[in-house]
Amino acid sequence: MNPTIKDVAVTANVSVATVSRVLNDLPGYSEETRQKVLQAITKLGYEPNALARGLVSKRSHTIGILMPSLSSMVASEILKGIEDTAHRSNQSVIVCNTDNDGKRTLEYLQVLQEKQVDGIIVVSANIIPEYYQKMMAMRKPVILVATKYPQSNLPFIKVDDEKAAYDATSYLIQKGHRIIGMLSGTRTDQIASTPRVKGYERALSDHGIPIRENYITYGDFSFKSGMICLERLLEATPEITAIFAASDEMAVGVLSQAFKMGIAVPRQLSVIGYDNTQIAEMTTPPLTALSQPFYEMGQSGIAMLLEQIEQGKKMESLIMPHRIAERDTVREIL
Amino acid sequence: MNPTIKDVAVTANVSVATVSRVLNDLPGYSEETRQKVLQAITKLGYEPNALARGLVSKRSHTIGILMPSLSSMVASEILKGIEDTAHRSNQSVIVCNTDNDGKRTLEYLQVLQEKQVDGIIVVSANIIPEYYQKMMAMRKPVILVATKYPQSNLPFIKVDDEKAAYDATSYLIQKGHRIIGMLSGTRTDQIASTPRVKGYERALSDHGIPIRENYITYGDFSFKSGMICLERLLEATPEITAIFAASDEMAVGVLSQAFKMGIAVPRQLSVIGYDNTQIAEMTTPPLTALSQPFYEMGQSGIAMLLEQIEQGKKMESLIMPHRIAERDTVREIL
DNA sequence: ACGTGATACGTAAACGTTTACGTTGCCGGG
DNA sequence: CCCGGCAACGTAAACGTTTACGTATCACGT
Repeated sequence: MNPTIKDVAVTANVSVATVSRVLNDLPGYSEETRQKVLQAITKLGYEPNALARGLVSKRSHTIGILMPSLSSMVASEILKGIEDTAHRSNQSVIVCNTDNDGKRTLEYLQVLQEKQVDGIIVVSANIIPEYYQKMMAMRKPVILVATKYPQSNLPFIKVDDEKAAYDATSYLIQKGHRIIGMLSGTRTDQIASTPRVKGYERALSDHGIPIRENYITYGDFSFKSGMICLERLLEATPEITAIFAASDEMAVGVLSQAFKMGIAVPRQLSVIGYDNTQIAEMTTPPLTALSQPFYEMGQSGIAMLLEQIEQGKKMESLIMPHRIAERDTVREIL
Repeated sequence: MNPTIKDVAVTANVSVATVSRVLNDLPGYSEETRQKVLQAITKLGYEPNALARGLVSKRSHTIGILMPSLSSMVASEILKGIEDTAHRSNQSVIVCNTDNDGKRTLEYLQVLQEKQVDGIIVVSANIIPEYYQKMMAMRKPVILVATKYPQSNLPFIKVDDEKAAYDATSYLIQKGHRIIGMLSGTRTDQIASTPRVKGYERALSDHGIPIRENYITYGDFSFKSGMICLERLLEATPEITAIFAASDEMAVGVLSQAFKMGIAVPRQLSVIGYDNTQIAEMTTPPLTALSQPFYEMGQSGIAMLLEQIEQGKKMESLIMPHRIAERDTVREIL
């Protein structure tokens, strides 16, 4: 059995209270006894038990992260930002891969509750009332990253998707494009599809370009769907000169399919992606993409969560800045 | 404050022991009291406190995962395999991104110790004696995934890297290639570099092809280093017709650099990667690669760890099967 | 000399469980 | 009728901390 604080106390010839005091840097002991305690600790190889500690202090120094996917580059990057700053703040993170499954999500919320996490971060998930109610019942701080739940005042951290899509589309327009197709994600996604389509449309009409429904096609953000959507799109409307894809993966799918169809990018077709994950610089040619600051979003997520945990007050949501990472898939036409 | 088992006990008019018994499916109560207890639980919205539970039962139902990187696709895929089966086995996972930093790794081991994790999985990390000693001192089950530590009997799960590299190289040879370059990872990496170089060389000599030192160049597994290495390699030895890269990312770097240099893949240069991550099917042309079963490695890692936790005996290491995922970057020459 | 306040501790309760052990009540066999 | 045994509980200790509260010592001012 591992040595306990009691063992330390007897070998140092003091009480457990005193040991606890030096352990936590509280006042109330002389330098001399501090040394005795420290010696006893190293002699026994004592290490505190976080379970016992958490039981009485009501702080587990652990937070839960709910994400719909672990293997996407977006998720990994956010997770990395979270993990890094969590560690710097002495918090551990429990990852929960919900797989977009309702039952699993609720199970996880239950587990996090039982494990007494100090707070929860929900990453880019589609939140439904059922989750929301459960989270409210838990009475724990919650921060949303790369998603939001407008029916509530849950604080969120994300870019302005509509504005970002507006900027991406405007970028294509500035480069001289007039006939621009869009590859959207899942049609029903209120977070990552609707606003981006809206931004795309607003950019067009702001520049006096008519909106045509059949320039928009819906996939599911994946590489495969990018390939399929391009094929579908070009079949119906071969006249388009540029494409705005709602995710990098779809954009890469466009590149692959274009290659297959013998269409040169960017000479015959310009492409702009969305996310600017690592993959964007690995394609041939390198992908121009709208860039979301995922790592920083994770960072701020933890920072906000900790503030909320310590100060107890609700935080304000945060709109993160986006930018366009210019590479080689968009051509200027005259 | 949340209701405790004691609250449940008084509202159900029984003792805490009885509540605990129905909670844990232990014998010793009538169906009637079971109902009373269950009703009290739902009425109060009671949920057990895992900290208190873990304190006495000495099982936290939590395991720690140490990985040098979170954002690589290899790591994500393994993590996903781990997380999935962990959840199915009622375990939570705490992720620890060591960033290949010694201090950070030791800090994390400390944290995991204090949080009383039931076991630890170390993923594709370079293990040094200092870590090993700390882990031994913790007296907790440890499983190595995608790495090993030959100086110990720590059970590991990985592919046979030398054999895999041998097979990848032989594949190129079978396709008619005789002048084959290799892009290795970090020169000093005993896990992911040395064995792969050895396999490459053995394949050559087994097929009567002389080994030439300047056909091998060393990078660091990254996309960038793949680009640089190809350039360096072709400058010195433009005669090579095929390349075996020690990671997918390097292979993709090769594709990009080849494109830049106007070299057609696979017409002028064949490329085979290593890992077969998601990115392999997204390149143009799609990358032929040696495939490691990452997801399954994560799965088996948890499975072995749990067995070791429950049965207490050391497990046998596991060599996972590899295969070649044939795509379009290797050409048959005559 | 005596109260006063600070410093340096020790004692013990509390956190929310599990579980060894004790105590009923009842039934069946001799 | 009595005793053994079992089912169905209750009691209380234990897990390893933190922390409120009590206490002894000592310096110091009056």
